[in-house]
Amino acid sequence: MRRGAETLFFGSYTNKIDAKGRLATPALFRRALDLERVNAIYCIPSTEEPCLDCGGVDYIETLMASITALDPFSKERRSLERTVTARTSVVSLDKEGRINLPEHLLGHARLNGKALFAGLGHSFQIWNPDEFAAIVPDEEKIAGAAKLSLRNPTPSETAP
Amino acid sequence: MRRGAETLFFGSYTNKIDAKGRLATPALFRRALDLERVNAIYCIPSTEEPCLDCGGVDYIETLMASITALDPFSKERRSLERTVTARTSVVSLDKEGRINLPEHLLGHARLNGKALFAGLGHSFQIWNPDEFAAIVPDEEKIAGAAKLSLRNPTPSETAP
DNA sequence: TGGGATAGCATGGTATTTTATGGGCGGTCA
DNA sequence: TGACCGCCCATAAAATACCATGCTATCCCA
Repeated sequence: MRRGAETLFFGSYTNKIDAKGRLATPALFRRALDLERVNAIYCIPSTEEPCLDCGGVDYIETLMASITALDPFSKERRSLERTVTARTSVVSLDKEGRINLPEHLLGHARLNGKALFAGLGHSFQIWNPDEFAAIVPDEEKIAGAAKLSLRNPTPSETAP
Repeated sequence: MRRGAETLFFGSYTNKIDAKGRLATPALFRRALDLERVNAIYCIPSTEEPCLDCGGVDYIETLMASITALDPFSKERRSLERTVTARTSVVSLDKEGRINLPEHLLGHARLNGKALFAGLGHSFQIWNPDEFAAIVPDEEKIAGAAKLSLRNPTPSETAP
């Protein structure tokens, strides 16, 4: 599996959705995706928020692995399969790196003319830029508190 | 992982931002960065101060490691990802070691014609030189008091 | 010891490539 | 037929690579 910071999603980018419903994926994200392996992005409507959880093959494989690790007949696994696996859309990229989101995903994320890509490391989210801006103040408060509880890591602690 | 004092950021340097927005990274900092691995600097707008927290791959991987150590679906992790990862810009260096900061980072650090690089050991900060000069007296007072509580470190604690 | 050659660095300008975005054309399926 | 999809190409702006200059500090050898 590919690893390292160069395969992670960093930063935020706002792109336009054109008249034909096409949306350009940020160039930096395209490089983080393993498009050689699968020329597609996997999109899952978030259950908690009006946004889409997205990633490449690596992302969906990791997610599937954690679901299939559960007992095959457990209630949890079945509902996870239904809410996650069944809702996941595989959207492929055209030669210019654009995707075409299906109607129900556009609706879920309340997207109209523009879309914001927010890098979350191993995955990224797609938001309506206005909705995203609205949650930022709350996010900052939570993150500010969470930061205090993060231990200050030193390189030697993470070294192999 | 690379270690030792030759990979640390020491000293302060003030460089010019040219008409095209290019800013030369101090040569000593370029050597501390692991540019062979990833030819880029990771910049995060500080939440507390008008400056940018910066470092190389090692720096961001250490930071990401402490975030991914949190429960994947916790509110804290999500907020950290959105306020830290999503705001992190990956700026690449040209052959001469210059970077081109995006507009929102220039704004956050209130940079116009010049930028000051302040080495912090494993990371460094980029400041507007005037803003930095303004906080120095206060910093000296705090540091003077903090020094008294520093244990006397032995070389073996930091050496490989 | 002194002075010229040298190497490294910040900085400046120009050319080339990427990238986001726009539109056209031919199939396909209802 | 007409909405829609995948494909191809066009373009303007922005990002990036490439090449040039001047300064400074260092080194080396007479």
